Amino acid sequence: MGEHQPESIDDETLYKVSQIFKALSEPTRIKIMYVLNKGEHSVNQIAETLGMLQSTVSHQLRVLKNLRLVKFRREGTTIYYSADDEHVFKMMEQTIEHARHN
Amino acid sequence: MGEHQPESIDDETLYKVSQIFKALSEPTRIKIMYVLNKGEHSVNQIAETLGMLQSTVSHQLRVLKNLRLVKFRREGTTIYYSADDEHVFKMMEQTIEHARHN
DNA sequence: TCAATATATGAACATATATTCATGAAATAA
DNA sequence: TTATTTCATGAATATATGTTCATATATTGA
Repeated sequence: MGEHQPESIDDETLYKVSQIFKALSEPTRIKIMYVLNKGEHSVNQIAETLGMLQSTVSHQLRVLKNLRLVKFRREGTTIYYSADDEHVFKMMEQTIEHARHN
Repeated sequence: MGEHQPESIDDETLYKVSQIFKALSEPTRIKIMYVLNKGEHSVNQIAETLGMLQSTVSHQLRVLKNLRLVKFRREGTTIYYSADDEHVFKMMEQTIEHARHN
């Protein structure tokens, strides 16, 4: 809090930041995050809600999972995903507000 | 402020949001924004600072310009670019902080 | 007009990735 | 074990885009 911007950004941080933005740069993944922000959903539930193939959702969930933007728990053969990071969603909301008013 | 998340996100907003995130998903463009946040820079100044070709910077500035993330003014044959949106940079800082602590 | 400087742009190439289809893997129940 | 359900994964294809090179455009000054 209250920190000033460093003169330069180290390569590792730069890469991480770019990856997070990239993860949120595809409508499919934004939609998935939007669904998950309402609460836990299984892969099939997400696919049904969004009218997408199970495979498509699973592939994209992997991207979000690798960046720890979503977490999951297993219950039998079903896997429930949920948002792992409130902070990231606040960032999304900010951007959504920005997009709506521009 | 204080608004709740809408049930769904309209396609136009969704597209805009994805475009903004996409613009910030490339290290080159993040670096450019990082330089511009320190103040006005010409295209050549940015290229020299970052050790990139003028053409590369110009191409990427066009992307940022189209999304109104940067603004510019002409002075003779020189064009000075600067960040157009403090809001977006705050979002970047949030993400940078997030990336640093994860 | 002509030269010099700064920036923009078009084409080409290489690379990245989203989606689909087919199939594999894991857990459960009979 | 076998069948069923749910999810993950690999291959293939199409598409998008970042960078480079060459060149065009715009402004200024002589």
